[in-house]
Amino acid sequence: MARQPIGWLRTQANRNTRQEILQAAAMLFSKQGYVGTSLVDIAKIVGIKAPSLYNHFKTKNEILFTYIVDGINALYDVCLQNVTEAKDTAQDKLYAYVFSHTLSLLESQETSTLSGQHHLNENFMLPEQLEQTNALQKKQVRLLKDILMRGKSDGVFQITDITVTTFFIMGAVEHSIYWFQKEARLSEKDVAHLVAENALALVKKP
Amino acid sequence: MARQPIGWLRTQANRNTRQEILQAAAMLFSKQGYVGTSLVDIAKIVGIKAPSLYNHFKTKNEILFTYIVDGINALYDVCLQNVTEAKDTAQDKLYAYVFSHTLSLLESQETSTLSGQHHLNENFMLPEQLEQTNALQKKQVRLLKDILMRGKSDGVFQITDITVTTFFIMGAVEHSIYWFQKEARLSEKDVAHLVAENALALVKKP
DNA sequence: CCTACCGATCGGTAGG
DNA sequence: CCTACCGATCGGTAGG
Repeated sequence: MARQPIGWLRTQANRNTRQEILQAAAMLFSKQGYVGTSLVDIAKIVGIKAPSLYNHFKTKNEILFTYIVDGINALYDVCLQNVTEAKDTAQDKLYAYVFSHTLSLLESQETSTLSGQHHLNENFMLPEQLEQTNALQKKQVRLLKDILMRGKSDGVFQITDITVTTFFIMGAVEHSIYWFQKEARLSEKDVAHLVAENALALVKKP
Repeated sequence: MARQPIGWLRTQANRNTRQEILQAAAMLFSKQGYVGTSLVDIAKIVGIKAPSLYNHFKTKNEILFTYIVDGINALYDVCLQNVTEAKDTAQDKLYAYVFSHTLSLLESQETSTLSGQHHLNENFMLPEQLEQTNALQKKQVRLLKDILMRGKSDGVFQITDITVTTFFIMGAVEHSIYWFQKEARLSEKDVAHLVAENALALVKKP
């Protein structure tokens, strides 16, 4: 290889490699799971040898944690922006939230984080890391819950138990990733739209 | 040990051990995932040594497959029975389905199959096994979908896209397992009831 | 960023 | 049902 055998410390190439590692890990973790993905697998995609990964991350665990935190944050940012930009009614905010959350999951299907894996990941994360990711997940749930509470107090939503309905909608959204590919009839946007419409129908006052 | 070193072939004890293995595997797989569970882990719970597992299963893969198929079948049987026994209206059938499905998941939380893991399991199952489990899952989806179709043609449900609404409800149900434990305020039956009420509200005609 | 290498653990086999 | 053991693979380290 023409790569420099010396002088690799603190070069600008490092930044690039770090991102490439995270990207490769994201794809493999979501496809094969954490334990099912070896450092050799990740390194191969990046085009380096496995031990070189330790120039960018202290442990395999650190790669997992970074991947998860990045994924949650990216999703939250998209949802928050769409909700903020939406018209100022509970219905529009709810549509914006569900639509953007669903669409984000479907479009980044190969690198998604939240869908189904958090449960398994719990076994490979340190207690301190778990606290952090749980806090981030709660922020995400809060975003949806606040919309539902506002709609209820505005008198436009009918909801018996806000917690249950929040998780009901959240579960439906996050599960969309599992069956989407099987229905070529509908595009990602079609599905996101229909899921959002279902969420609205669920809380609509008769 | 007082166990017979010889004469263990085809004794009645075998039947028992096989079930014990499946039970142990179910708990560990759902808690640690397939790759995260070693044969030593399973054997330890049963009270035997790892190589002895091969008297009951040809491979670790076969244990996984049996565990999954058993789980899906048990769930389906419960749901079908509850739906059949319910009053003969689409609303009652829908309530019966969602309530029994949710309750089954919450009550057998440690050994559940369908929730979130099928995606990961796909990587460790043979194509022929995948075909079989997919067929079983489709049967489960069909059970719910038929109720929705019937309600729509009876004119009591309002549904834009039956496929999307089917998976919307299915996703909400299967996700209940992830957040349930955090809400000690509600019992398993409380949650199952509220989830079923949400499903009804979703399809109710205004 | 590499090569060389380590201890630990895994699924599975042989043979009784 | 056991003990003894195998090849393969894993995450991670040493040293340059």
